[in-house]
Amino acid sequence: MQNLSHDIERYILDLLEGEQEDFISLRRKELAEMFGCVPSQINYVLRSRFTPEQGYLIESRRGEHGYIKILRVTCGTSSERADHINELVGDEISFSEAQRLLKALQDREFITERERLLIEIALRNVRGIRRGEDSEELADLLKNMLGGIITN
Amino acid sequence: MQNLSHDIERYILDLLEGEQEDFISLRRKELAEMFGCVPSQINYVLRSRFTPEQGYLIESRRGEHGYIKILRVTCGTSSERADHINELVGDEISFSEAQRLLKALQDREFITERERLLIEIALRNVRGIRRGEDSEELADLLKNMLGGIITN
DNA sequence: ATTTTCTAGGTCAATGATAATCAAGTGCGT
DNA sequence: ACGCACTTGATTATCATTGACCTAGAAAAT
Repeated sequence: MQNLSHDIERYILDLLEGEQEDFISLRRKELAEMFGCVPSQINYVLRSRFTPEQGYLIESRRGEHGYIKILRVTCGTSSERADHINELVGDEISFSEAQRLLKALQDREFITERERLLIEIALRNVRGIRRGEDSEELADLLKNMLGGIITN
Repeated sequence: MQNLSHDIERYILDLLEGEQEDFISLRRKELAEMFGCVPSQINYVLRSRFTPEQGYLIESRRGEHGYIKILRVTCGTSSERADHINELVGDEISFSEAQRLLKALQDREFITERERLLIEIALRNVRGIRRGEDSEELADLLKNMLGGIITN
């Protein structure tokens, strides 16, 4: 057992695996009780591990008969992917945001580990970037590099 | 006893030797306590002796149940190759020289086409470089990028 | 039909537990 | 004496957990 969030993540992933459909429905309260935690813990897991950039969409409903639906998003054509990536990067990005994005792309096998390393090194070598600060220059370089290999 | 960093390095290498897997997990705090040093000492050892150039990758997580994972990627004398490449690049290089070198590396299958593209894009994105002009900045970036992935 | 109540899920800020970074200090080998 | 590798600790960043408070939707009451 690593930690609660990890266990909940695994549980959800197992559910998704087991399904024919590429979505599952949960009840937040039940799941929280099952893991003996506070309900907002579930939101934390979803927010940190089932984001769009990691290939998931969340849909939910409150009130009686409330639910949380988790959909696994399949990847489209390469130009759609490029658009999606440009959107994810945006106009400005910080180094650590870029790092997270690259990790996610590697997890989804859009890029290899070596490619991720190359991009990280290139970003690190941009002059005059203060840590944690959003930068247009970083964003441009990142989009150029990703666009250069994902499109072809 | 040579020095602390050396001892910690040896300890980590021994752990890696002893494992079936080619990675180990550490807790920075514990290791620091074990060696009676400050935790950031561990980062120093990792930064100075377990770099990608030397055939290692580090992965970590903070907070409760935090950890540091060290993966071995090498299988051979990577430092020889790194030295060779640094020699090829030299202190200064022009964009077109770099391009020729990258082509050669791709032909010999040291890097893939995608990796070559990534590096070329990164080089092209360096500001204030005139085509054909030797540049220390280009050389540094190129060496950093190649050194980062030519490990096995 | 409208209002009230109840039952979900959502958000956010505080807290504690780690790890990362950075800048300054130390000391050894040449 | 100088440079470089090493050491240290203060500061910053990240991850996980919790709980108080907020909001949406459905059912019940009027």
